[in-house]
Amino acid sequence: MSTIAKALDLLDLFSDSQPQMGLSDAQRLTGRDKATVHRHLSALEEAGYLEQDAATRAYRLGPALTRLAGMRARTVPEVEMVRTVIDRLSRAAGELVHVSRLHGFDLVDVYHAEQHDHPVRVSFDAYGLPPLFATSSGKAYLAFSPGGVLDLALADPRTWLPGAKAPDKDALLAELKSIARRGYARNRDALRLGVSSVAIPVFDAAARASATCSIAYPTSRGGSAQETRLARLLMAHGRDITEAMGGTVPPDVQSIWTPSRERAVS
Amino acid sequence: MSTIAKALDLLDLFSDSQPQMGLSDAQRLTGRDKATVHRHLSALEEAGYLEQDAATRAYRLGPALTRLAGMRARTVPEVEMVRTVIDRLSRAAGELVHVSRLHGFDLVDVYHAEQHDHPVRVSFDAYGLPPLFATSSGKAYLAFSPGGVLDLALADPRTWLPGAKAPDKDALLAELKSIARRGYARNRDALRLGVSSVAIPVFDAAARASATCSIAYPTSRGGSAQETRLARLLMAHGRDITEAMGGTVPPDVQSIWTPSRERAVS
DNA sequence: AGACAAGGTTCAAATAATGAACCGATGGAC
DNA sequence: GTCCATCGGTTCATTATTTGAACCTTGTCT
Repeated sequence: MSTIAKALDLLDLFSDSQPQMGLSDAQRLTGRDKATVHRHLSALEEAGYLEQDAATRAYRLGPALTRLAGMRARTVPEVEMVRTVIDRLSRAAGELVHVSRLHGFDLVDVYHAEQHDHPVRVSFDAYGLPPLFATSSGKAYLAFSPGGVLDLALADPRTWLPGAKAPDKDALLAELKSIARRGYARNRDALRLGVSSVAIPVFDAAARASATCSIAYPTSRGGSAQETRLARLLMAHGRDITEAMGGTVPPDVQSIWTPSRERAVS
Repeated sequence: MSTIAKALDLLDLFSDSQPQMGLSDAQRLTGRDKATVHRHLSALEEAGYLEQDAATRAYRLGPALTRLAGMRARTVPEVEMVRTVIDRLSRAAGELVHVSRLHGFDLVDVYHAEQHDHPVRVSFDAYGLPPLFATSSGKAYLAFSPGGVLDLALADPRTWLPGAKAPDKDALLAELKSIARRGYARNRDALRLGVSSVAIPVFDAAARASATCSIAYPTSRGGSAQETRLARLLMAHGRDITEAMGGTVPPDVQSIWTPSRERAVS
């Protein structure tokens, strides 16, 4: 394992539940030598990826991340395209909105936007990315992909939650089918207790599902009315999101997302 | 120079004007060996700090930055974020530095630091804060805000000093224009006798002025040479302050603050 | 005072980073 | 079509950087 990877791993130790830690904490979490961890932390701090509280000597994520993330949002075409529409959606929903792209069967974050209005908000954790079958995003993706993709996904053990038993294919097929009919996928308290979500697929230029967009909200704040509201909002933005990423929504999906009104132009 | 530092240096090569680059570009910019640069780029990509365009093989900033910056914004209090940079600025200036956020037309203290460091958090001033038009901060804010904001501010009597007559709009417009051109606002003995100040705006993520940073100094200690020195110092830190608060400096303002040198390498 | 854990440092030993040379692919120029 | 330049990427012996056990120093709890 390269020194670089080891150092960058340290940044992944930080999470919403543990936003700062001392040298000893980091040492325990990694199992590496204290001196090593210390030099890595120092190097990261030197470069601004961490900063150290002057009083407690604890480390926390540093300002360089803000700077670079801003640059990425401004300059990476894909992000720049999606950003506007996601920010708008997030504002309308008042919840955390997340766009992820599929790399193999991993969901990697493209952009996310959050509203700080609500006292209770959903925070997503940085600890690895959740397995495909544990997320509404994953199901939304599968529901709008050709059948073969599901088989491939089932064959890969990393797509289910560790410890869980292999998903039942028939039950899954039924669920995916209903998602495809409904136009969106949902999860209630599936991945983390208290967190629900709705998700839709994002299509590429060849009209294949290649990414997803989801809204996460605290279950406490959401009855089925809330789910319906957010899902409607999400589907109403579906076309904009796909097109912002340079893709095309297949006509049949589009007709689910905007049922009655013919091709409303914003 | 540590391997980690070398790798992280690569991320700093990316800029708004050059948001993506190939291996050779990075190799030239760093002067390091191609193999070395390649391994570093790969390591960064592996960890999500860079991503590679599938078609052009060019590298650009990756999604991990978005993820971590979001976490930082959620977990690190605003005050903590500005603290480091303000403390540094205060030390360099040797004077009182003040960061205030705008709530409506009230300036609310976020953090301030004095030279002989006893950093004190002030969340709210019981006496109310000085009116907008009486402070260099207020003028800095208005000078970098859209025209409509000035009209709103003029319509609100609480923005001028009690007892004073309503400000003359034309004179004010001229002053704001010259502030926008100069890059900073100034006050000499305006609010309290013997106290002068210089101020710049702080921008939010949408590049709108949303807060201010000012340096106050005794008029007795300051000729125009002192004003120039402090203003330069202030503008040189402008970008850091804005980014520490999670914002972005508009390019035109940035070019006033750091006129000639682009991409200075320390 | 004593014991313990915290952050941080040292220096010989060992491992991981390095770079010159090499490979295959792409894309003009002629 | 051939030649040449440039690109991204890889190899492997050499080298230099990272590593970690032991050691400081400071602060806190008993």
